[in-house]
Amino acid sequence: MLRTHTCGALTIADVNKQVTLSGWVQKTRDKGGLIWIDLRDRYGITQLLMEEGRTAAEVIEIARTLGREFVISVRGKVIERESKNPKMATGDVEIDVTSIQLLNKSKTPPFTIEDKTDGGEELRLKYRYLDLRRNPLKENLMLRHKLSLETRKYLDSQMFVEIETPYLIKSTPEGARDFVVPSRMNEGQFYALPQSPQTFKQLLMVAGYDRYYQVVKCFRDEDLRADRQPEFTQIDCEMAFVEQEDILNTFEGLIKYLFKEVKGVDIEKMPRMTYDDAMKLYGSDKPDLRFGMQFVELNELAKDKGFSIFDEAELVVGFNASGCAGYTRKQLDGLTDFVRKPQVGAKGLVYVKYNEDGTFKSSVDKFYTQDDLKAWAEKMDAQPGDLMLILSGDAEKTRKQLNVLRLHMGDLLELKDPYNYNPLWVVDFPLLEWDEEHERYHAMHHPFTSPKPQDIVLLETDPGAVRANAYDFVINGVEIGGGSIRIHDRDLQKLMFKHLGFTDEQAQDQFGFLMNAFEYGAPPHGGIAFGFDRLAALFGGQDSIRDFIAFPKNNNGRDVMIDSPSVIANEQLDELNLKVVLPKKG
RNA sequence: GGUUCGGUAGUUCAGUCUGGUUAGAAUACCUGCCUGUCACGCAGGGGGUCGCGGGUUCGAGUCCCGUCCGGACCGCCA
Repeated sequence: MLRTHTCGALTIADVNKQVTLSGWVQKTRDKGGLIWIDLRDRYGITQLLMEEGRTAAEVIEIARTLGREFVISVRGKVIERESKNPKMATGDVEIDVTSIQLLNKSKTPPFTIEDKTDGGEELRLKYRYLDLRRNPLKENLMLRHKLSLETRKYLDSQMFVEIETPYLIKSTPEGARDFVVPSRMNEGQFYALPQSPQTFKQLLMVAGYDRYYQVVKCFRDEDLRADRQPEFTQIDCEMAFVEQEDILNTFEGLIKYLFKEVKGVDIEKMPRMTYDDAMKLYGSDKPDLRFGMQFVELNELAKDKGFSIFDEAELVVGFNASGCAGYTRKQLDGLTDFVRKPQVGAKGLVYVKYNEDGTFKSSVDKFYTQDDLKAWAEKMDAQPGDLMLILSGDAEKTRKQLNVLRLHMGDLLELKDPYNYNPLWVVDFPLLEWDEEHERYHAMHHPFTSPKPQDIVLLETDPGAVRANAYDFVINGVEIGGGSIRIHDRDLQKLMFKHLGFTDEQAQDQFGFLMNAFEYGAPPHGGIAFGFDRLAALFGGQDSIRDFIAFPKNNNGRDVMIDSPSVIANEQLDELNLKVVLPKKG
């Protein structure tokens, strides 16, 4: 037998038991006459003891040859420690070793297998199997496991059925770039990997499985980010015979359940905010509600006072950074440089300090009197000691820029406690979004999203103003989930495709299967999908999803451990009727 | 496609701005000593294509050009 107990199991109650433990050598401490070995497995660490004169000489001889990460099995008696370690779960006991069996040697790992490793990101990805031995990664994966288990429990209790949908499907031009897979049996043709099981889950609603879910891999061939991987996991859900309110309530239930079961946190508020309000108050469709600094528009107060930059701007908007009036020139210049970075794109930043003595000091003192600035302060609810930060220009761009500044201030003022959860629903998204590049509208969510019935008349006259029955679930500035009530009427779906610039033929060719299905008694339905990796990262208090995925890809979409993607043999290409032609360099 | 930061010992970094003796620190590794360690301690030791190529210079880790690789971000992500 290779083990009777795990390395995390033994306590003072086990003293005098004969046990066998197996695991990895975390560390040896050879004190001369006394040797300790920390033996590690998934469950914890147990200290092994060998003493010269008492322990058999051949056991000590083996012990002295062991290096980090050697795999051993030991037999011995559980004894109470002379010096206990209250920091360890097993710190009251140790194993008086009577025999050691070397199961496997190990090269010295390229980085330390400890909570705070000395290894860098790239190295840890290359030796991911070593990185996964570390506690932080192990805890992340255990958290992920717990989340998926509890998700399934909750959805099962609500009569949801998990049904698998295919991974080899059909490419469509809408949305993200598809990963494609050549078909050997169908010369010159390709499958696509799903960006989401969207149409399949809708077809399951038509089929009568009125509550479906799936914890499912999805694929998008787009550039990566800390929170974006080319393959990622969604909790994908769909319900029939529901209205938006039913869906929001059902999944508020899921989120609250997960926070309670997994984190022990009670989520009380889950406010709803319209997309318009989110954009006006936070400049973002995923506002971080952990802190205030809501936007205040100053057009009436700031215009027509001779400051041409504001006069010519479509929008003058700012927020109040409470308690920041003491910012130095250098700090304010830093903020100005920040908003002028190309990634933010503002031309400049106006600040108004509301000094403790009640006076104002601003970068636009030439144009505005103290009374003017006092009126701003009143509108922005600023108090002495506060700092007002103001941007101007094109309304949409300025709001986005101010959003970036607001989030930056949130960082600077340390207002982003990762364990303070502030969820909300953002509702009433626009149905369509103008695409500058292609000079046409495209679906903001996806082409199957239903418009609000009262807005359908606007489709012809003002498509951008049409609101959708679409919603996002946001926590702490992260979009965790999104969904919509779908179109279930063939004619309306056809109309949508028309407005998205599809010819009847294209619509039929790409989505005919769905519209045909709608002719056979499609029930009203809608759904939602949660980004499971992001949810796990959020629960783990981190911004990056990489360490919540066992084997993630790097910035360039490469798996540096298995070294993929890679070229394939000519025989393989021939079978697939493919020929690779690379563009010439330079 | 773009912006930006980085690449120096097994590893994480300092040194580069302001070119100049034998390129340092910590940690890891190796050897010896150590009977209550648990970030063990003490003594000693080995370890470098300063990413790569070119240029400037009497002299380049350091300055310039190019290139490759990695991180963050913008575009992109229905």
